Amino acid sequence: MTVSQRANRPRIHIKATPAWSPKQGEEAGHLMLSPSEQAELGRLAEIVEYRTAKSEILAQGEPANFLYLLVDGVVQACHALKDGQRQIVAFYWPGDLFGLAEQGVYVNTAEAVTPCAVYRFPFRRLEQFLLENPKVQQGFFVKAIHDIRSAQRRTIAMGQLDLPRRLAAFLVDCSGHGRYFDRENAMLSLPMSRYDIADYLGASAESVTRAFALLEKNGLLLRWGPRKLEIKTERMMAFSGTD
Amino acid sequence: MTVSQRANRPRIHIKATPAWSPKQGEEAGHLMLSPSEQAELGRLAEIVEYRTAKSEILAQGEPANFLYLLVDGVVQACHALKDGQRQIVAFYWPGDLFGLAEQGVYVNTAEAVTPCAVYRFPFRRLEQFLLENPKVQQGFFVKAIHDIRSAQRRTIAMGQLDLPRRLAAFLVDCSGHGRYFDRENAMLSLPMSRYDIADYLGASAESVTRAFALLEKNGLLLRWGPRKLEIKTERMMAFSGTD
DNA sequence: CGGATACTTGAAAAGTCTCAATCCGCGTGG
DNA sequence: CCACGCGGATTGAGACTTTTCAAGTATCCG
Repeated sequence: MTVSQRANRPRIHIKATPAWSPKQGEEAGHLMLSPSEQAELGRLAEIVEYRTAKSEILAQGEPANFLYLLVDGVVQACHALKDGQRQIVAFYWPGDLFGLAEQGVYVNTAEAVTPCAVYRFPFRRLEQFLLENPKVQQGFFVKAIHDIRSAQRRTIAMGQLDLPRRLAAFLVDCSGHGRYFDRENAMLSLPMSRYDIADYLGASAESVTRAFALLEKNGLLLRWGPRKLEIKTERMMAFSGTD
Repeated sequence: MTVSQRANRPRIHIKATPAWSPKQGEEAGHLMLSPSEQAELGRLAEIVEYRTAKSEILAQGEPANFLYLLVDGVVQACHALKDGQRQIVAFYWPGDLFGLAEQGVYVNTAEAVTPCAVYRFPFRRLEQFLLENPKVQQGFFVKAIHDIRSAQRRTIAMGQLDLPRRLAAFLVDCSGHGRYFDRENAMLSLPMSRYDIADYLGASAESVTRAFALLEKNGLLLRWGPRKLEIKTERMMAFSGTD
C-alpha cells in the first residue's frame, strides 16, 4: 500500500444512475461536479495505491475513519459470518464508493481483487464538507440510492434466479465495465477467481464451474481460458432475465 | 385510499442507524429534525391513508412522482419478473422511506400489507427542499446508507443461510418492530401471509411452513396460530446468526 | 520447468420445489 | 348462533438442483 501526494490526480468520477431523469448537461451515468467542487473534494482526500491483489484495504469490525472512492482496479467487499462462511457482498468498479460503516465500525472487509488505486476521504471532514456543499451531498445521496437499487437487484437475483441465470446476470454486469470487456471481440477478462464468484453468487465453486459449462453448452459463451470468456451478450441478457 | 389534510399530523419519524456514532442528543434509531424542519417538511407532504390490505400504493414501471414515508402499518415492495415470478424486495415498517425510482420510473410495486398511513412527498419539491436544508438532506443520506446495510444483510442471508435460518432472521427482524411484537409475552403478530414470507425469503410457501415446523420442533418458537407466534428471542438470534 | 494454485469433473447426499391432498380458521349468510 | 365455504396453512411423496467430498487436470508464476 502506497499513499501518494502526487499533484496530477485523476478526476473524481462517481458512477450512479439518478432516480429522476438526468438533467441536461449531465454526463451519462456519472455525477456532475463543478471544477471547484472537484478541486475541494480532491483536497480532502489522499490517493492510496494497493499494488497486489488480495491486499486488505479495510477490515470488518475495525473503527471506520475513511470512505473510499475506487479510481482504478476492482475491489470486493466480504462479510464473514461467525461460522467462517463468507459472502462477497459486492464487487466495486472504478467510480464506486465503499467503506460502509455502522455505528463507527466497518460492516465488511474490502480487499483488492486486482492492483488498484483509491481516493480515501476522512469521514468527519467529508461529512462537514458535504454539509457545506449541498449539491455535492445530493450527488452522494444519488449514489447511495443507486447502490440501494444494485443491492435490490442482487436480492432479486438471489431469490428468484437459479445458479446459471445468476451467473449470466453477473457476467452481463461485468461486461458493463469497459476496462475488462473488449466490446470489439466480446471478450471478457474476469479479474476474480471461481471461488470469489461462488462466494458472490452464494454457491460453491464447483457449481459455478458447472454453470459455466452449461452456459457454454447452450452457446451463451465460449471459454478461451478460465478467465477469458467470449460472451454472446444478447443471448446472455435474454437468458439472465436482464432486460 | 384517502388523502387527508388534517391539521393534527403525526411527527415525521425516519428510522435509521447512523454510519458514525450518534451524536449526543440524537434520539436513538431516529433522525433528528428540528421543530421548524419538521414543520417545513410536513408542509411539503400530504398524508394518505390506505384502509385495506393489498391496496396498491405505487406500481412498478409507472412514472415516479412521490417519495413515501410510512407512518403506520406495513408495506411491501414487490418486484415482478418477466416470467411472472415475484420477489418481495422489502417490507417497510413505520419510519421507513419507500418509492425507489430509476430514471423517473418506479422500480417496484408497493402495496399495503395492513391498512396504513403514509406521508407523500413530491420528488421535485423535496429535492429542492433538501438542497436548501443540508442537515435534512444529510438525514436522508444517512437513511439511504441505513437501507444499503439492510439490503446487504439480506444479500448475505440469501446467499449463506438455509431456509430455516433465513426465516429465523426474518422473525428476529419482525420482533424489532414494537407495534407487532408484544415484548411482555414475546408474542409476535405476523401481518403477512405465508406466501408473502415465501416471496420475501425466495422460497415456496410450503417450504416456509416446513421451516416454521422445524423451528417449533427445536423449541425456537411456539405457534399459537398461523400468525400468532411466541418467539424464544435468544435462541432465535443464536440460530439465525444475528448477533 | 516445477510446484502450487486454480479449475474441472464425478458420484452420493442434502435441501428445496412441485404437485396433490387435507386441514384449519375466519367471515358470511342463513 | 351455527353451518358453510373459501382462502390460507399444513403435510406427504417424488423430482430436481445444489452441495459435498474426492479425485483428476489445467494454468500460472517464479
